[in-house]
Parts: sequence; C-alpha cells; structure tokens
Amino acid sequence: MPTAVGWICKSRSDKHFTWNTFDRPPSDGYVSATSHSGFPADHSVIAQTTDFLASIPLFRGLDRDELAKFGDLVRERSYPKGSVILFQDDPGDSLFVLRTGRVKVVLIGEDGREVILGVLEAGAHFGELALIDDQPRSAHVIAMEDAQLLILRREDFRRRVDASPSVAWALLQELSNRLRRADEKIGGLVLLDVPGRIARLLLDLAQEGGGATIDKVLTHQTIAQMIGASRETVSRAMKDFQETGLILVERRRISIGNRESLEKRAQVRV
Amino acid sequence: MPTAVGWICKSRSDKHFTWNTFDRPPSDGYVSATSHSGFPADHSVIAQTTDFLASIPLFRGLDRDELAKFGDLVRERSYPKGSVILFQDDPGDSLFVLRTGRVKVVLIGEDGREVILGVLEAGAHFGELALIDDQPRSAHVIAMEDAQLLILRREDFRRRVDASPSVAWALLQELSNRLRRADEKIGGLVLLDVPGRIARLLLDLAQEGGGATIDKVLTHQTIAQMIGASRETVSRAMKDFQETGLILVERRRISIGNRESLEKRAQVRV
DNA sequence: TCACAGGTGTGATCTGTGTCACGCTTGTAG
DNA sequence: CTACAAGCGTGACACAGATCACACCTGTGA
Repeated sequence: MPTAVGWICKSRSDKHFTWNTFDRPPSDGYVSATSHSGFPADHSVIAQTTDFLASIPLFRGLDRDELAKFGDLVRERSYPKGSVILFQDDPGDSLFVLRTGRVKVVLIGEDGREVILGVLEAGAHFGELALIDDQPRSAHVIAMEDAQLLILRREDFRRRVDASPSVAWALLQELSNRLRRADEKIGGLVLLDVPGRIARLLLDLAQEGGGATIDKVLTHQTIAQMIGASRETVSRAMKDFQETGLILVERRRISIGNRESLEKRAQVRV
Repeated sequence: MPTAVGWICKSRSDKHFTWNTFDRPPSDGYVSATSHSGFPADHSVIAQTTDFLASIPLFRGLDRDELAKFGDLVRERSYPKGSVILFQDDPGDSLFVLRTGRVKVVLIGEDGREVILGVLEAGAHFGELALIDDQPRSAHVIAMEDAQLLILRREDFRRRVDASPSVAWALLQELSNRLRRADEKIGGLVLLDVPGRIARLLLDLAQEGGGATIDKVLTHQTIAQMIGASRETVSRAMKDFQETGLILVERRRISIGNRESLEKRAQVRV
C-alpha cells in the first residue's frame, strides 16, 4: 500500500478554501497486481477481472481468450474518496478502467475553482488520451467515492489496439461521442442561461439512466461546477424547477416532472 | 453542377438578421469527379490529388500506391463563400478534406446566434464523426471563403481505416487533440473573463502560425463568436490590449507584443 | 445528546457584459 | 466620385448571475 506522500493540492469546497493532502501514487500508480510479478496466479480474481472487462464497451468484440490475456496485464488499485488519481500536466502512461466508485474529471483554475468536465462511473475508462498522443494529462481525475481501478500500461494498450481493429473502432467511437458532447457543452455555455444549462444537464443525466429519473447523488455544488455556475444560482433555479413541476426532488433522486417544458428551457433563452 | 436549390437558413451578421440562400448539395454533395463514373481518367489531376493527400497528417503513413488508389475514390467539389457545406442534424455519410479556402464549424441557436467551434484551413478534414459513430452531423460547416473540398464516402473511408492501422492511429490522435482543445475551451469559458478568453485565443492562433503573428483575416465579430462574447466587448478588450502593448494590430495581421503579459491575462481573473 | 460537517435556502449587493444606438472608417463596385 | 456594405469605436443602460453573509436542516459519529 502506498504511504501518504503528502502531495498538497489546493481545492475549494463551496465558499472556503481547504488544503487537502492526497496520496500521490508512485509514478502512475502501479500497486496491487492480480496475478503478476512473481505472485502466484489467483484464477478466480483473473476470471472476475475478465468478466468485468468483457462487460465494458471498449473491449466488446474481444473473445474470452484475448480478454484473459489482457486481464493478465492489468493491475488493480484502490483510491480513497477525495484522492487525486491523476494530475493535470503530469506525463501519463496508463489507461484506467473504473471498476467501482465514481470519479470526476476536473480542471482547476489558479484561484482554486473547479470545473467538472465529467463524472465517470463503473465501466468507464479514462486516461487514454495521453496514451494516444503522448501529451501530458489534460485534467485532474479525483475520486468522488472510494474507487477501485484497473490500470493498463501504454505498451500493452497500444499492442491491443494494433492487434484488434474492433478495439480501435470502439475507441474511435468513444472519442467521437465525447467530442460531440464537448461541443454541445460549449454550445450550451455560450447560448444558454444557467437554468437552461441545468435543464440540459438533467435531461442528459436522466437519459443515461434510461428514463425519467436520476439516481445519483448530485449536490447543487456539483451541478454548479458541471455547468459553470455558482451554487446559489443553481439552488434558486432548482427550486424554481420544483415549484413549476418541471422536476421532482426526492431524497437522493431527481426525476423529470414535465419533460416538454424542461426541454423547452434547455433550448433557448426565451 | 448543382443548381441553387434555395435552401433558406437564418443567420446573423453583427446586429441584424439576414436571410441567406444557400446551395444545398444533392444528398451529401457528390458532384465533380476527378476520374470516376465514366469520365476518362485525368492522370495529372489524380497525381495532384495524391500529392495533396500525402501532405495531410491523416494520411501520413500511407505509401503512394495506397494514396493513388485512394485518390481514385475521392470526389471534388467547390463551395462558394457563405454556402453551407454540411447541415447540423443531417445524416452524414462522407468525410471532407479541405483543399483550399477556409470553413467554419458552427452551432446556431434558435435565435440565430452563431457559436464558432472552429475555423479550418487547407489540409484539415471534417465530417468524420458521423462516419465513425453513425450519428447525425453535430454542427453546421459553412464556407468562409470560396472553398474546394475532397469528398470521401463512408465505406471507402472505413475500408481505409480498417486496412491501415496508421490511418486509425492518425485519426485517434486527431480526435484526441480536438478533445483536449474542446475541454480547454470549456475550461476557458467557465474560468476566464472575456479578455482572458481573447488572450488565450490569440496565443493559440499565434502558436499555430508557428510564432508571434496571426496572419489570418480575423474580424472582431468572428473572435466574438469563437469565444462566446459580443462584438462590442471584443472591440473594447482588443483596444485595451493594443494600448497596453500586449498586441500589435496591422492591416490584416495581429502580432503578439508582450507574450508574458498576454499569457498572464490568459490564466486567471486577477 | 451533543457537536459538527455537509448540504440547502434566501436576501442584499456588486459587476462584467450584453444590448442598443449611434457615428466613423475603409474598401469595392457602379 | 458616389454609394453602399462590412467592419470598427464608443457611450449609456439594463440585467443575469457572482459574491457575501447568514440561518437552517439532516445525518453521523463520539
């Protein structure tokens, strides 16, 4: 287990600054192995990992043999809530697959303000950009809950991509999709007011969850950072949405009350 | 030659709305062929095209034979200034390579406001997203000047990608790069004020041009649409930058006067 | 049961920027 | 030379939303 190296990082929660100490993993965080480097192979663990990998879109199209070989190359590592998994501007040489927990991808301004570019959940992967273009990490990735990650090294990843076109295509599709979303986000930031951006975000999240509800823990603060607004403004807008029946807020669950109106709000500043 | 079908599109130049008529190409714009569909092959044209393709990063890694076969599959088409090359939400089944001219990739709000996601120049390509993930076009693409484009159909493109890993990698790198830029842009929109965003944009454009000058025709209006601001605010900020020596504006050329200060402006709201 | 952290609600300012409304250049076409 | 379109400069004003400053509520761990 890595000791807390004491890497200091300025962060900001709501109104005041706090100084947090994070673990900084040795290089890119290779710690516990499933079966490698002299340890006796634990086949049940490998099988589990293989099953998991088979379930994520990126590796759909690989057969079990390939996946098993693959799982062999993978390391596993846990990160406690709040720890920084990946630092912006660091050189990166590994891909991460999120097995459990949630992480956020964030930019942090000099003044400590955070912009959340995305929130990732089990099955998602991140860190591939640096493997593709050899550039430094473009953002921080921070664990929002305790998280378990599979880590794959650059060379192994590249070999995989070269070897199977299906992985390359899956990756292309993934990046395409992200690019579309990013562009949409840019459009939203410029063309929509804060309530509009919230409406869009909610519709977006609800859609992911298949239907009309969002089952995530979503604080106003988080929403604010996802759409580039202040917590207070989000608070007021959300209240307005509730009162006008556009959304219904339960304990830790938001559901769409009136889809049409919400979609209308997400279109233009009327 | 396509006749002016008279496709109406609302656009806005500066303060007032104008209604423009654009050519809408039949389906995805297959018109003039270099050598195909019964026309006798014109080898000099093919050679030219091959040379051109060889010069763009996407096809670096292909040898001349491959490129020649490739050039064979490509159609060429010209678009007059102001015409819409690609409509958002249309289904798309072709990739475009810009041979001459400049085009802008834009989102258009219901109210007609334009957000410029990017300005592309000779050698750039666009429209690949739809080929990769079979989704509709994510934005409009409009010719800022008369433009000549090479057009490649989905199947041909896909075959190419499958056949040569080098093309797949080039594409992955391209998308990676765009994704980084998009994320940076989002960060800028949220964290920076208008002058900051302008400073960033200028540094960015200067860098493309290799050094300290931007040789493009860049109106304040265009800048405004690229950074999500109003023309007037850009005007004022640019004037301020000039007066404080951060930039030098000549006839149709902007150059960096004081890089450090400009970079500082591009960092945070101080 | 107390205390405390994390999250929310809400009023009172303050401010960057959008918007409107001009007038002034410059290039280009008739 | 005239006229017209595109682009720029600049003042006045309005307003969305940031910021500040609280009070309140709810769960959790000592």
